[in-house]
Amino acid sequence: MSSKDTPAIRQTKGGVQSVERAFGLLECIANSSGSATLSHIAADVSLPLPTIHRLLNTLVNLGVVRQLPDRGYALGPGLVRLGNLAGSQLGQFARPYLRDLVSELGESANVATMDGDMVVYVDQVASQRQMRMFTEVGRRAHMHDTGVGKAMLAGLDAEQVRHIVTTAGMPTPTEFSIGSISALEAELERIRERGYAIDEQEQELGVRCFAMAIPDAPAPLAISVSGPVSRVDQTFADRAIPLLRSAAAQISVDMRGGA
Amino acid sequence: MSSKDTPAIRQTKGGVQSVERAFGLLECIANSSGSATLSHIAADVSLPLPTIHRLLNTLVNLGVVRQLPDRGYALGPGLVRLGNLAGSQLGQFARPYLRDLVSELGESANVATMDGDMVVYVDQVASQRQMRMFTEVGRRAHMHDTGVGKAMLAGLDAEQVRHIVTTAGMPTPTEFSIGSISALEAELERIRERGYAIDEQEQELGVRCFAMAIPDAPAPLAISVSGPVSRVDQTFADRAIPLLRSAAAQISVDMRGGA
DNA sequence: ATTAAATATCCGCAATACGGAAAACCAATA
DNA sequence: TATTGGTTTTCCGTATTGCGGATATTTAAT
Repeated sequence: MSSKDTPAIRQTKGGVQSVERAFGLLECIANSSGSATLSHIAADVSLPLPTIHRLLNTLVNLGVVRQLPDRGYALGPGLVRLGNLAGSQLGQFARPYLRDLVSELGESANVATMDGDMVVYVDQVASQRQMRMFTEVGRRAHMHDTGVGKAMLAGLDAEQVRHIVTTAGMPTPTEFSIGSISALEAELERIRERGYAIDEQEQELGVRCFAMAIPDAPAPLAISVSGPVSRVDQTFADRAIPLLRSAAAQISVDMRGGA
Repeated sequence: MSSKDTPAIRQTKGGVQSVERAFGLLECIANSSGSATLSHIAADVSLPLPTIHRLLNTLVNLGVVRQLPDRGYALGPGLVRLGNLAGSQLGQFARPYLRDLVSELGESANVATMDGDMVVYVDQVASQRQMRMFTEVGRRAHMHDTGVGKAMLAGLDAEQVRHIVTTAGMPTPTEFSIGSISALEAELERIRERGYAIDEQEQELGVRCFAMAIPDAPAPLAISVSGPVSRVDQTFADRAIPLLRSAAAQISVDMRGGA
């Protein structure tokens, strides 16, 4: 919403400037809900107007940005196409196993990957229950307060973990959330021992989640089942963990063999 | 899949070359199912290898492309995020027409899209009546028991329909709900003939709904009006259908025609 | 071990995209 | 309708940026 949201445009060494800027603009439009006017974009991204205009024109021609009748700019249909393809490519291996998990356990199942220092939910199969988790695909979350996030962190070394949580920060949405690096490291050690992660109401009160990383995945990847604490209890875990484990193993095999 | 699919890279006048090329690469990766190796991309897109490599590096740094351990390139999680945001923003094209529908017909109007194998309501304009539908935006529903869902299914081929309903399941919330694939296929055929879908108390007793798909939409998209059976009857339909049809046509034009 | 084919890195050249300046454009005021 | 202030858009000379031939390096195959 405000100018502080968009952290300028990352200028990595060896990167093509125009492309980086173009995606910076996309991010900017994405953040400003709905449409963004040219000058509004110029305020967020510190670039001269003609430059922005030219880049946007290109993006419009490509169909990834749409120019509304009121001259505002909005994300376009081309992105929907690419995004869906990207999502299905990432989650295509997991999807059938998620379905099994849901029909077997009756709770929602998710796949997530790591993007930068955040968790991104890549696919989800929702349970049939009235009260269910609804994690939108594409949604980003912190690593330290989600089951999938912690499961993936457990596969990294201490150095990387430290780097990730310091850059992303460690907010504590509930009283159960992990708030310090040392506590997180201890938790990760426990996860490595038992082989799966538990999100014990750390992201949202009343929600418990069991998660497991996909071993030897090409990109960091983890699956999880989550639901209300009343249903997702110890006896649930006894049933769920073996299922999660075999699903993760199967997915791992599929990913390497299929390509 | 083959080299003929990607029609090189469009070089529009006044467009930023690198950006156009970058999206050409994305398209190329999207077409080659799963992963694409550098040289394979170079074959499709007629560009020198160093150029492609540099552009891909940039895209990897941006998180829209990820590089697999086998050095292949695949669409990345960043695209999932953008694509989803773009999808939700798409609904805003429909907004003004939804308003017209509501003021003209006096019943709530919705836009929905397809996410995975489920319907997602993207936007809604509620009627002023005391008793009205209240479909929350972002809510997910099954395809086979909603008007918008059936309208979108009618635009897919039998194979896809079968796949979707088997993965998502076919619960029957009311006695009117469609419970078998054969019944669904027959219903879809009727929808194709008459050009619109009816939800006859299939999701909730006492609720009837008329829905229509947006033709040639970039992503599956459908609009609907719904209300209690007492008000939403045959004479209502006689007024509603033409309005729905013209609204759908208008939205279709708007989405593509803005440039 | 040797070869072949891929991918990654250099680096000088010039084509490319940049952005200041100014013109069209639109939307409020008077 | 004329005037103004704030947009958006077009121009165009410049030098920064990205280009791609040539080369080094890594990986796979024999």
